[in-house]
Amino acid sequence: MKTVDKHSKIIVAATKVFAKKGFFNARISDIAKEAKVADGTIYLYFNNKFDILISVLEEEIGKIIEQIEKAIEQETDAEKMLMIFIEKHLTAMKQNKNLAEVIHIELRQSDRLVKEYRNTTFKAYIDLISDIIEKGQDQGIYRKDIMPGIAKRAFFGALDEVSRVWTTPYSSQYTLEETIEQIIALFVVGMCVRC
Amino acid sequence: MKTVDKHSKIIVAATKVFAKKGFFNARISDIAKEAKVADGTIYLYFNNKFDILISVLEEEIGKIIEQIEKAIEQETDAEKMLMIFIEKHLTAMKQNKNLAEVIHIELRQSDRLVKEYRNTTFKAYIDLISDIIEKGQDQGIYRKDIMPGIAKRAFFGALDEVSRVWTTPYSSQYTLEETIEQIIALFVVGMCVRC
Amino acid sequence: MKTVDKHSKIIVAATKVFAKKGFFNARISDIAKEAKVADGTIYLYFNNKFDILISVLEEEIGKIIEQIEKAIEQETDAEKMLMIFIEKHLTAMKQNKNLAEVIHIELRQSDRLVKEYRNTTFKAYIDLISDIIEKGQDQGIYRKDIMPGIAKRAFFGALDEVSRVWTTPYSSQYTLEETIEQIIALFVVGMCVRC
Amino acid sequence: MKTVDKHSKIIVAATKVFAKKGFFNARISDIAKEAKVADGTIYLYFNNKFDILISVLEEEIGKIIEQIEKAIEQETDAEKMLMIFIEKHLTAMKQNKNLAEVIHIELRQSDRLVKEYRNTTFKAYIDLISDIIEKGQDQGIYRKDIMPGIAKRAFFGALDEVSRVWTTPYSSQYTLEETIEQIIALFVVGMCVRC
DNA sequence: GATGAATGAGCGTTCATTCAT
DNA sequence: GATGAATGAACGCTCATTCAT
Repeated sequence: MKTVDKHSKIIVAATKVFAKKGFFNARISDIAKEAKVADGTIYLYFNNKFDILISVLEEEIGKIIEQIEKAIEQETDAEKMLMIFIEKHLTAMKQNKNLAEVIHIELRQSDRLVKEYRNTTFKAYIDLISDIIEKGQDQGIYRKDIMPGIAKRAFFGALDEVSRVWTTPYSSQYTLEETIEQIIALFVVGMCVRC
Repeated sequence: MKTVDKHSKIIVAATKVFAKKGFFNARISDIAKEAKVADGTIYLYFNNKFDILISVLEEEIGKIIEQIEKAIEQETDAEKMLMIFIEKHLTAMKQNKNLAEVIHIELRQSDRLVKEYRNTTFKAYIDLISDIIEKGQDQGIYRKDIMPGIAKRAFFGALDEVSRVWTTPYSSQYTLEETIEQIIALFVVGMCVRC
Repeated sequence: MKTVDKHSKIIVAATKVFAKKGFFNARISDIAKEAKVADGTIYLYFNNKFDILISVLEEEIGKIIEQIEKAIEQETDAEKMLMIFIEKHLTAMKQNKNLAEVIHIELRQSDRLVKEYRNTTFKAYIDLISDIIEKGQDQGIYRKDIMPGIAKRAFFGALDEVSRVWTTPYSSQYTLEETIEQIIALFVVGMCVRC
Repeated sequence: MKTVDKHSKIIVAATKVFAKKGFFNARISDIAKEAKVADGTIYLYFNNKFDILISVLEEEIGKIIEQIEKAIEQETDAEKMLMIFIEKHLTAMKQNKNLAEVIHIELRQSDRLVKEYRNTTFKAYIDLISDIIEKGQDQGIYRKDIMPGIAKRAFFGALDEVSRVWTTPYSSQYTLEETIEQIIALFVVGMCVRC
């Protein structure tokens, strides 16, 4: 339990520091101080600074992905699955603001390794969306002319940007419920009155 | 004209280098080499490295914003205004991939200055969307329960993420037209069959 | 016997590691791993890293010196004493290649402590040579114009460099016997045909 | 002339610092301070710390080698060639004590790169000795049973160790002339009275 | 005595910025 | 204005040493 403790203490500290300063402006000594360990201790648990970032993305986002996947699995109705996805994702982002910030900032890095990450673990997450949409189309719930490959991106981009408001101080703040409703309204029903 | 020339040469070079390597991994000497000027010359036109980034965002994005604003001004129908926005934004992103990449990556920086930028120049751009939606609601085209403050973010996030596909090698590629259509389908009409 | 065991296990391991990597590139953990003890255990037997090196030099070389001294003591003829020295030294170097390597490399360190060592224990060893030469001169065997103070150094330098060939891979290899003969030929008889 | 100046200023400074502290104990900032340049300036002229060492060996020893080769070329008598070698080598070592120290210490490093150096540039230098001996054997001056491959090493080892006395404080000091004479006496004539 | 996780001082190297030419 | 050699502060990472168990 001791080593597990330290590993996750560093992860949490790094998440906080990355969120505040961004990866490049974060110093190893900042993370060490935040985690209340020595600088060198960090290197007992991580290979290098970049490895910490990847670990934050892998482990912390991994938890959320896993949780959402589990919740969706127990549902068969595509409509409800999508609602669950929206709700779980936004709730997670609102609850763990540091992690949300790291996702906002670091998932965009042009770094090869981050890009690779986007192409593996994270891709699976976004593909959940297209899976749901396809299922909805099969169930006759969603329009057939919607292309799941584009829609999944639009969907994720919207969720991500919408949740940024919670990590930005001084922004006009909307409640979690309002935001969830609005996303549903927009994507599921559409804005058009007569359509 | 000579100095104007060098200023914009540096901006273009910086856009290219930032797009390729990201702000923090970009070296002043990389930009200087790309612009075919000496390292020191850059400091005749910009205060520091960060100033270059801000200038790229200000000037290059500024051009696009201006252009889109102009196109929208000449229209009164909110429906068409939104279509113009979608089309112009995606077209610009597809045409200037370097700039698109810089927006994807750098607009997320947690840096104070970038955040400030997001809160000023760029905010005006995104507010164009909420203005259009409000106008559409006044015109009875868009549903009244849509909250423009949230919708504008969802909208921009979707557009931004959707256009990322063009800067990512090996991604399944969609045409500009398909993408425009899909965004309209999603947001304006909604996915729901029966609603 | 247990502690003695561990002490010498560490000495042997350190000799091996120093030989392979050199003192500065050798890590305490390398030595610990080679000796199959914990890093901390080493500090129960040695004060610090440098102390290990000095101990290797003192103890391991000490054994050889002692052995050679003993062999020479039993002889009175200077000619034979010198032959014994040559033979014993080269044999020891050929047999314990790790130690030979450590002598080659570390005895040259500019470190104060190593220099001190060269000026004490090791000096006694080299002085054996000048003692023999002086005795030979008294016995009328060696020329009186040979200065033992310089000759002892030339002699040791030659032996040391000649034995390096055995620790260098891919070098043209000479047998122990050839090498002994050649050293005798060179120093004792000289190269000159007519002299 | 400016850049040449700085390059060689650093080489000279590094030679001094390496001689005093040894490669591993030498700090880049020590060299920079000694050369009166900024730390970073060193990296405009050398790739890394090790490159400085190799450059010292290459360039400084290179000068001596070149000089000795030139002096020997103009001679045909093997006897005289060997005397020239002895005299030039020892003179150079006595004159440039810092360099002599660096050779003593660093040429023994177990480092791959140093070993490589010993196997290329430096090997050519030592091979000069065996070339001379072979020529002497052809000229009927030197005994045929001397193996040049071993003798060259014994010879160099002797010269190197003998010259160390000049870089070691408190050692009994011999003059250059004495030392040269003794080396000749030992190797050329041999020690034996009756042989 | 033995362990090995933890420490933190220390250093090689980078690179934004300056300034003499 | 333009250059690019020079600067030196800053930081990631290593590893000898310690000490609680």
